[in-house]
Amino acid sequence: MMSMNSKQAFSMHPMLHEPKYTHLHTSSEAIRRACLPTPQIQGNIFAGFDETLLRGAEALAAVDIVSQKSHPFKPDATYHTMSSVSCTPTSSSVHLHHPSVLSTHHPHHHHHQPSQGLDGDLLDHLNSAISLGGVPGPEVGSTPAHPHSHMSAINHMAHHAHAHAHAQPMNMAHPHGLAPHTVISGPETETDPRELESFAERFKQRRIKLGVTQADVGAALANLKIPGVGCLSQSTICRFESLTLSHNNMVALKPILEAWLEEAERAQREKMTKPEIYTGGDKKRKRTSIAAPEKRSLEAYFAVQPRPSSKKIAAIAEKLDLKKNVVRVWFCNQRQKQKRMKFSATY
DNA sequence: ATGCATGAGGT
DNA sequence: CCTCATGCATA
Repeated sequence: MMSMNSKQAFSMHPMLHEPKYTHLHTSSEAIRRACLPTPQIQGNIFAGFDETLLRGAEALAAVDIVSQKSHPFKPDATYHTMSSVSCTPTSSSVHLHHPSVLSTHHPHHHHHQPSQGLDGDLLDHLNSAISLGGVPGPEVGSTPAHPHSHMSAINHMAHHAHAHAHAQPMNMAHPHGLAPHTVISGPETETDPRELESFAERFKQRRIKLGVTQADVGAALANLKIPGVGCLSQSTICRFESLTLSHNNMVALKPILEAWLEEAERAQREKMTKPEIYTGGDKKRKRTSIAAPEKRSLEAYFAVQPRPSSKKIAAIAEKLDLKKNVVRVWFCNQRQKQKRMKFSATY
């Protein structure tokens, strides 16, 4: 059985890597970054030059709007059903499919989605403007900023977990001063962004104290044998700690990681007592990298139309000489990013 | 720490 | 085709 304290993070891959993440970074930095309308690095440097670009983008948008045909909107609700699947901690193997637990419902029906109207000239125009060194103007059209969701599925689980069998103290602090009502431990409680933030920080701190890597935590989760919960990747643990997950995702993962932390600290205490129990993966996926210029263009398009139609995507893909699917996925990921936590506009 | 990708579940 | 939760590969 692998100990949770094993300093040995299973190295991702042989080439370049060091199996430890002993560094502590400032989460505040990450938070600031995420609050920027345009999360990209180079973004603001050229802020002064993007006017041209923006004008071009706006022109495109205008055309879009006129030629658009109204849409039924999408409520964007999801309630995945829990399904557990095993995972492969040893870096690879087949494409395992995993527990697609978590997920709920977003209350914000806030968008309207325009449609096509893509015109070669406009694309060209925009493109030229962009080429001048402009950068996507921040201002992402609509910032949904979902207030608070009223979870369902996983959330129930989460609540049962502590609301019902709250065997331990747990950390429920309300550092704020605006609790509308006297915490009735109702289903809508405990989704407070601030609580999540402080938990994430405490979690990280204690994890490091235990000398456990993010990857270790992810793998160790499987040992908890929590129904429907397998292991998680280093990425996910990292994102949890840096609050780079959706609000719902944070809420869903919190009780799980909390459980791990308890267990890990318990195990360590046990080890302190008994000083002598020690016990002592292949096809690489290729990650396409979108060059800076193309990325800038995509960002510009995104600012104008976050949800381009298939046709538009195809046109953009051709203009930028990228595969259509790459462009589609890029937009999907961009939308996800835009929705990630980090208390962007929640308050 | 993050960028691009996959897949499940929904429309 | 989308959204979401996640992960592999990488910078």
